[in-house]
Amino acid sequence: MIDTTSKNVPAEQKLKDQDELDDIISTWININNGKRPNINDVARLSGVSKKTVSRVINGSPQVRPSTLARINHVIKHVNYEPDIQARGLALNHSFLVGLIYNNPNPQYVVNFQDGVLEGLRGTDFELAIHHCDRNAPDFFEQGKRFIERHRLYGVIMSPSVSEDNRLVDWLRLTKRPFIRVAGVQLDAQTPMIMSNDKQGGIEAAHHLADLGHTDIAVITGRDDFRSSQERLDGFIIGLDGRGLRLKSEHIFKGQYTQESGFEAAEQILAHGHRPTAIFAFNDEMAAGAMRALHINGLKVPEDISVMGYDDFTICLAMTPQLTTIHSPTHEIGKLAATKLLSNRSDDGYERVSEVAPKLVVRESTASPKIN
Amino acid sequence: MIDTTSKNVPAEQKLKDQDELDDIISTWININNGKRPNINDVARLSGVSKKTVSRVINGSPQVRPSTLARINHVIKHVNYEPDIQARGLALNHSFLVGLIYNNPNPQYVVNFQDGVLEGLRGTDFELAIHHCDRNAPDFFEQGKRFIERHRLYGVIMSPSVSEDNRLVDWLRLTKRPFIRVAGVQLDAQTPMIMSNDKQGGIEAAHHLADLGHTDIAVITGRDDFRSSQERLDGFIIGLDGRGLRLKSEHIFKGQYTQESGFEAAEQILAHGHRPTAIFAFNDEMAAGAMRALHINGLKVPEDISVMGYDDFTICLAMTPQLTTIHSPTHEIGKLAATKLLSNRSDDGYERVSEVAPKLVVRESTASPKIN
DNA sequence: TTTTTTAATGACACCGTTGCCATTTTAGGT
DNA sequence: ACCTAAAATGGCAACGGTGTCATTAAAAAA
Repeated sequence: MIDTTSKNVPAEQKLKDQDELDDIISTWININNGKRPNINDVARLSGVSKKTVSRVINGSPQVRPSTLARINHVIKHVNYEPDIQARGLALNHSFLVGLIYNNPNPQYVVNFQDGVLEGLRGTDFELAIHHCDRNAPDFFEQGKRFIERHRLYGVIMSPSVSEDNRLVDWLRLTKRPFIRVAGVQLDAQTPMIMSNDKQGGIEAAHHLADLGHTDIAVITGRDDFRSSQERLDGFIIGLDGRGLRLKSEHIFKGQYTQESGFEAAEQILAHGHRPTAIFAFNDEMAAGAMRALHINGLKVPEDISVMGYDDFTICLAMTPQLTTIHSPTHEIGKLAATKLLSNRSDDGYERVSEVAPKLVVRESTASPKIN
Repeated sequence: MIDTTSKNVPAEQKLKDQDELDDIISTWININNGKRPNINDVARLSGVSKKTVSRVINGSPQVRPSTLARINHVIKHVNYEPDIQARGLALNHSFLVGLIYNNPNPQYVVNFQDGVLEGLRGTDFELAIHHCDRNAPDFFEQGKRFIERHRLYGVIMSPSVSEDNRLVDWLRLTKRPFIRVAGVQLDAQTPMIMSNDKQGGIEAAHHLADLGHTDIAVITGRDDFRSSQERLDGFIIGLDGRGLRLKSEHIFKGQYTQESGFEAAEQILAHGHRPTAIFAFNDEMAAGAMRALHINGLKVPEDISVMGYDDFTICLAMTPQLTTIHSPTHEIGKLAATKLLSNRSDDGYERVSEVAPKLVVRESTASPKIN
């Protein structure tokens, strides 16, 4: 008996075995024209049991280096990839990560998706998406169904879905990993990624105050998004830091849509005493507001400064281009995916990761004219 | 032996059996607290073999009505849903539809995704997405991997991925159903959905010609998107129908980005003789162009008319709001999904479905001033 | 060496479904 | 009532992996 695994085997013997293996492999490839190899094929070719191949696939340390090398050699040459469905069946979960979102802004959605996709790249996981309506009567049932039917491995939720406790409570029950993205810390127990909206509000306030504005109106977002309240709180805090305060009659309600921004701006103008700056809680509303100002013959930023929030491409389309708060959506998505999977090997990772919004100064803000 | 299936069984006997069945079911539910039932559970409770349950799940006609009713009753009450991974393993494909796209416009992407999602709703299928870069060296390998790894049931491709023959040829080889979406008929053999870009070009030409414009410039899209060429061809045909022609020096190259629209417009202005209208091949470029015109002191539509293509929300953000060609992206996505799955029961469906673009007149176009 | 301990490997059942083919039941025709 | 054809149902082996536990080979200790 020749022991191919021992260190004492002469080099040429090893080489011969290697050649032999290659022969067997190419014979197999010829016979099996085209058919995708499975774990049994690899096991047979490597001369081991399929369980050992399974160990290799899963990176088990319990495999002798020589065996490992041989199996990997076969895997590589027959181009074997484990069947993910079979794996999932045995493990009782799929290799699918679910993304649930209801954000109305396409650019947010795409940036976020792309971030998650990037975070998933190179893993065994694929992304399944679920665009839902949080106000639909069957919102919760639909979400559950989405997750349960394909036995999703884990779930990522963006605002405002992430703020819905029905889903989160249920997810916790099923013991699936999940990550929530939100503009505010929701609770300390469950993993989440926080894009600090309050901080963004503060930055906006500082920027406008530092330009010399004292009379500022805000256009808020939808009530059912926490982000709106947070940005408002931050803005007030930021003004406070500069010795200013936001008058309650200078708070106008928007819906995160252009149209609502337009209407809010009209109200602002109808309001008698005109502020010297407007902070809209997203870029879309800022665009709507700018249109209203334009129609009413006001120049931005000469007559009035405008700033938005998000930093989507629409900022560049406006004339003048919009000063805004950049929210790192892509980065957040990527982080969410990475974190969801790192969760897999469990243990002490940060519960709450925080990413910082950043001021981007463009053309739509300037110091107010001195009367 | 009491024959529960015969029609001759007295009504009360039937009722008793029904009650008995319900008893068995509720007992089972109590014992099995929480665990998701599988086909064996349903079979046992219904008093049939799992193969018969399988038939019911798959809508086989070979099941006696009384048996069918009993099994369905059990399925409903224990809330059974077949495991999709196990099904996939047995059928050698997953219940995942893949969407491959590279369109740079977020709104296009989201509208399209949402359409597909809607088309998939109520089916057993879920959507997996793959945002790729067609110019990446490993574009083809990545796409193949995306499809093969999870054994996707079928694939939907939007432009310009849909125009790439490497993927299509390979898909044909694997015998997977797939649908291509494109702005032009690619070939008559393979199923596709065509959003008639040429027709859109014609509509645009007619609109501008009918307003009285004779001197029109176009800003084209990216060379690697067929849509650009088609819209151009259509525009030329449309002008021809009104006895006009497009001068070659009035064709300016864009990249489907705002910035490129801006630059193209600057070139148009630098060009000496100024056209009275500009047709940009998408809304983004139209926005860029409008910005350039604005900066150069020109009024739209008084001094010059502008129109775009796509009809995304950006049209409403501009001042004046943009006249454009509406492309029914959502509808296309839905149709693609429906068609992909209808393909399942095979046979004589239309190879090529066509959807029509539609002119949407807003504020950015008007008759040229008479000098 | 021989024995003991530990590291590698293998055998086999199982995950939840469907395909194939055999078997049983029912309906239809004498 | 009996036979036959057709319809309904069942049994069992895939599908391609993983978990558990038993077994074997190598390393360490005696």
